[in-house]
Amino acid sequence: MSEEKKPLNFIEHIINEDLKAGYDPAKLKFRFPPEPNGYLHIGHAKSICLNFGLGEQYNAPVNLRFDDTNPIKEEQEFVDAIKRDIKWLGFEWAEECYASDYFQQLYEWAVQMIKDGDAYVDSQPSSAIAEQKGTPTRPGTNSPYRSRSVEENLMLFEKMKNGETREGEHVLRAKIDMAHTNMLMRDPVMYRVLHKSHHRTGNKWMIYPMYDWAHGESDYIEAVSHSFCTLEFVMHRELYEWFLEKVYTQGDVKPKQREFARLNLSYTIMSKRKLAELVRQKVVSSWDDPRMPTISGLRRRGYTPASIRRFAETIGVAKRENIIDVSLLEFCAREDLNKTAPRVMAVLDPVKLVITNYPEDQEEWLEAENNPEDDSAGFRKVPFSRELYIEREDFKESANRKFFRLSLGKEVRLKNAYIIKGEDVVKDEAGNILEIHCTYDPNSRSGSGTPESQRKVKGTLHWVSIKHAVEAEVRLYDRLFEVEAPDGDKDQDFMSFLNPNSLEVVRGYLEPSMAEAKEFEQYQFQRLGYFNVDPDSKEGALVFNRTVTLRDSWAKMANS
RNA sequence: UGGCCCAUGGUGUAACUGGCAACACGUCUGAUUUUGGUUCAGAAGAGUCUAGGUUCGAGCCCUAGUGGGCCAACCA
Repeated sequence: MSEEKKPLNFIEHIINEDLKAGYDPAKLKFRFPPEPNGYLHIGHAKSICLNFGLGEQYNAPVNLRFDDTNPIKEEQEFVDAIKRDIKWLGFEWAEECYASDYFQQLYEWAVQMIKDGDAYVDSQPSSAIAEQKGTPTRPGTNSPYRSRSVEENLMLFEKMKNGETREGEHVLRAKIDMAHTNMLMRDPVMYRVLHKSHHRTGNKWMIYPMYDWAHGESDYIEAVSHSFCTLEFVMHRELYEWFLEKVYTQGDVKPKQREFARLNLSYTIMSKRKLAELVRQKVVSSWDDPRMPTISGLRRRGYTPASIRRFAETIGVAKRENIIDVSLLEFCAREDLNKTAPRVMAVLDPVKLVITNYPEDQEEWLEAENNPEDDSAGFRKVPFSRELYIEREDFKESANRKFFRLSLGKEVRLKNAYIIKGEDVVKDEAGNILEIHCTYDPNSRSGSGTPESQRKVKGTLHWVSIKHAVEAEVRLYDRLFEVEAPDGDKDQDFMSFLNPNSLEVVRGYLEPSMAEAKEFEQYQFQRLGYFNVDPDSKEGALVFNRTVTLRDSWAKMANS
């Protein structure tokens, strides 16, 4: 087994260096810590793949921890959705944890900090606290309550905890340094009073810990060895470590926070707030609208877990701001679907084709290969008859030699069927093509082995027998925004960059085998792209989503 | 008048303790093909933000500058 030495990212370098320095590999432990306040998106998928991938790589446990310290925004519904998405991606967590499970421990530590003179109750309104905070270039000033006695602090904190004070009346602050160059170190708030019911602790707690106080301590409680988060938390690291020192016991695992760049994808947005706005304003149908970059949206769009994991692997992990081109995501989808999706014929913009020399009442069931990339996929039968649909853009009355498709007087192969020759067109008064008439070569049937069937013709078209066709709604998606970085513009609102044509709904005609298609099944509509069955489908009323088109070098030529 | 992080082809990521800048996507050729798909073969495209320094040798180390990002929520 020759180990191809895969290049390591900086996170793996950090872990390997720790290991080399004698860190016990059995103590390695990671975690994925979402706040259950919304749906996961492809950016979270990067983090999930990173953490759980590390777990697999180092044979270490990975906890799923819900960072549920703010009852105002969090709901059980999101907890469930997050768990479903992680499972769907194919990962298993070691333990399901909640920051809210640590409220008691956190509280006890806070009391200890008050006793040690490391925390105090501030009784000013948030506006006053904000003013005293200073600015990045000006030091802050001490709160008048900063030197309260331990007894008074303890008494007030107890009242806060018991719900005997109003929201906003007091907060507990760490006593650090109001002149610190890192603004987060200027006596950060540890607890606020919230008379709100929490989705897990109900009304038990009236005080809720802030992120900085809860996160590092939660990592510590769980004995997480390496705590990876995104770049905007770099400044928090100093505070993370300061809090940790206050509760740390020699010999315990001391979690190490390190930060990586979050994922940005071109032509979409990643901010939960902005995605929520798309849903609220009904720009999209829901959080799992196939145009959304949410994991549930991608799933509904037809992306596979394998393709998303592959994507995460390909983009890598670094500390540099980045915008990944969606074409890479699309590549990953095609790469996976090409190997697995059964091929099928469907016509989405039909024009009637009549084979004038084919007997009126005749029909044949021709053999079609399910997947040329997969020998085990087998064959199926497809009905052929005198009247077919072909794609409107597959015909031109007269064409140049670059056009490999059907035109008058030229020959083309009907996939899995016969070679035909364009003979005539029937138009209405406005000049619109109503029917195309052609003749077929009866000896040219695919796979018949006759010399006629071996003839090389330039083009091959997909088609559907009109009499046998299954109708379905087909949703064709395009990028949600018209610009690469919709939320990268300081002056213009991201909503102004919306692509008005991100969804086109058409009536499609499919080969009859598709009548049996099931929810979430994926197919390649030959020459068109990959499609999957949308859960909106009803008995006899199928709905398909286009996941991604096939690569199309003809379209590129034609458009240039 | 601050602090912290970052800077490599169009995009993203590599280059183990300094040793001829690599891989993927994208782009462009050509071959194969009953999907203008797939597959295969190949090409173009950066000399690593700038200026100094250390060194036999710097994308890697040091200094300064420039550019970008983050930091003043009782959000995470």
